[in-house]
Amino acid sequence: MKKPSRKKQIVKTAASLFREKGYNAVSMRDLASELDIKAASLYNHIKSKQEILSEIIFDVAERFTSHIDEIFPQEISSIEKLEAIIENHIEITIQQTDFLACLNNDWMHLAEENLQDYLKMRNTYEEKFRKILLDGMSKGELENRNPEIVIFSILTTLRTLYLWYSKKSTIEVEVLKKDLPKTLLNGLIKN
Amino acid sequence: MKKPSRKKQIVKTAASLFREKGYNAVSMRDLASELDIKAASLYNHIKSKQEILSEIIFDVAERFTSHIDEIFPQEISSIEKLEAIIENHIEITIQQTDFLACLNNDWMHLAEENLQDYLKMRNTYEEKFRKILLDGMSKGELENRNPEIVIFSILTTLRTLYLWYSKKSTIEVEVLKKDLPKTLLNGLIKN
DNA sequence: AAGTTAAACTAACAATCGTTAGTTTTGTTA
DNA sequence: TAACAAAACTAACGATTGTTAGTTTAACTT
Repeated sequence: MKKPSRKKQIVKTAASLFREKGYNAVSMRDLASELDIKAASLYNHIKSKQEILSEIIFDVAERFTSHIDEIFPQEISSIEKLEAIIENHIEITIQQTDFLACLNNDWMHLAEENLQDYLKMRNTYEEKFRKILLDGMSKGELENRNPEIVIFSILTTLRTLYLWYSKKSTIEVEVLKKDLPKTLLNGLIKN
Repeated sequence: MKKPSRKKQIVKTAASLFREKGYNAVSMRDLASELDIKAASLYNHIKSKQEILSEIIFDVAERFTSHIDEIFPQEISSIEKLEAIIENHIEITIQQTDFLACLNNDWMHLAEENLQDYLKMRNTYEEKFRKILLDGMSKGELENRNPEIVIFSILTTLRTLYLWYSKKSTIEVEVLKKDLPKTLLNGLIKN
């Protein structure tokens, strides 16, 4: 396994700090100090603070996008598609917790062009999710509830999964993968 | 109806800006400019930027706390308790959208003592919510799922309801009040 | 060992930050 | 109208911000 480039180390460390304190509360001196170098030295590797943020966010965003692009056209039930999407969110949550937290909390600090690109990706993702859900409802696989409320409820849980996961990493991943789809899709009240 | 004090105007305006950009991205000059005064003039009404943040957050936090304190000991089913809690979240979301957004996004920027107080309130709230849920499971009113996952899933949806609500304020509140409890409690998949 | 490149350093910049001190304006009450 | 209080103002402070320029050190390559 190759050791990560200095730039990737910087981005990863930044993600951890951004996650803890928020983008604007982390100074370049804070970040440098965490890496035991001086702030000016960072600029041998990165162009700006903004570049660090966009590296973090688009890394995760592109992973979500490419996964739903793969699942979307497959000939499986909409329930199976939703399960695959939920599992993907869990995977990313586990593997890129800090990056995901940054995407959730700091996307609005992307500069103009980056911000527009991100919002476009997010809208496209939600649109595909919506189509899968509506398809399931029209085929009778899913209950006919207000789709916007269901979309919101599921996506917001998945997006903020990292909050819960980082608190209870002791629980086995397998329990999460098994119970979360049930909770989100099968519901709670008996009868 | 009495006109709100200048301090309340300041806090309300701050909440709106904090919500949009985040606490650290809003300067006292930004806030003053929004009120058509100079930054120094703010200090005739408030003690510090930190005080503004704590006013916002504790206003909402105390509302959540006092509601669950009222519901908790009542002799109704746990499902009815959960429904009452969900409805309270919806009410606060509608009435104090910006304040709630600040609580969600900027609580970690509370200074030391304020931060500790807030975290204590949040833990107490979650603990009562957990007890209601476990009570419902042990009495057979609710399915026996992993309680931590269920708690997380419901609370995170309720906490971030403002994200969805502010996008679609056209939909009637009554639809939300009817459909959200169903979605969160009754589940999705048919049969 | 010499040459080259990558990555650290020091020093400093212009801008902005939250906040204070002291003063002037505005609005109300006696 | 005089007195007073509330709320605005100007000016400035020390600290911190992201970033640049120029220089030195460290690590490979030949």
